[in-house]
Amino acid sequence: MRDFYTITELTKEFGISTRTIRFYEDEGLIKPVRRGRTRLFRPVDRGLLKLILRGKRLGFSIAEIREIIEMYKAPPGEAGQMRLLIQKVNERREELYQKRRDIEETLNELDNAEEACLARMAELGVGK
Amino acid sequence: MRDFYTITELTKEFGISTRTIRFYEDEGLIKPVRRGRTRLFRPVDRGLLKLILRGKRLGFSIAEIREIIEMYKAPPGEAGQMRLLIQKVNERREELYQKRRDIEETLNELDNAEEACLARMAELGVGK
DNA sequence: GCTACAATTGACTTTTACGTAAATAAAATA
DNA sequence: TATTTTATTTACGTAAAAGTCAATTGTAGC
Repeated sequence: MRDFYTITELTKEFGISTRTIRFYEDEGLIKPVRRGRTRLFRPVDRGLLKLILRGKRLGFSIAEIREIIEMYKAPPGEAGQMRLLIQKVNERREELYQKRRDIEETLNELDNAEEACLARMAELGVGK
Repeated sequence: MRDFYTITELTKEFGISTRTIRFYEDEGLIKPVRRGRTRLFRPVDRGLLKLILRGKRLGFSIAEIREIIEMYKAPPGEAGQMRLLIQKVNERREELYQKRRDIEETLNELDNAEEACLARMAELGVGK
């Protein structure tokens, strides 16, 4: 695995702009190291970027994504905090279950829409 | 099934504001009928509202949700349009598959986070 | 017909998530 | 060394999706 990635390498890999990446840094989601002023992204930063974009695709806000990231790097802590963390994990899980149900329902509706389409095309006497 | 719902009934059922519902009407996503100036929401409007909120939870924009709605009520049309529609359906499906994968991955990470938590709690010598 | 209250409309504000542009510096290349 | 190229910082701009507020307008009950 490579030691460092440049910002442009990451923009190309993930199809986002430098502005976006710097914005995520401003938001404290990633903390690339510096050589002079230039940012150097470690594998861990790249991993976080992946996580952020996954979160975005799922419709999570920056604030929510920040919370998720905090969750992952939380342990070592005290027992009460751990319990709280586990509670948060469970809340996220419920959200994701909900989203998964939403997806299944939407997929079903898409199936129906497509069927209606195909039926209509058959009516119109279209071969294939 | 009831004939009509009032706007406040729907805000309560779905936990959204009247402003939001009117906003969706302005955006042309729902078209409640009127008695005087007062909006009366039919079951179909309520169904659309459900669909809209599901779309929102999945991170779709209003524009995308509008497209999805258009898709559902598209047929009767001409064959070329039908093909285009089917193509769109397939694109949506791919998006949803991607989201589903994203969810599975995130769920896995949550499992890991929870395990780490539990392990840490065991270390701390916490019973149950 | 008056009062109280719910609903509507329109204008303005806010928040989020970046885009865009200008100025500057550092690095790579000719 | 001159010239691109690449990156950074700072600052302002913007589109989407509502929230908020004020001024009206209906309307249900008495």
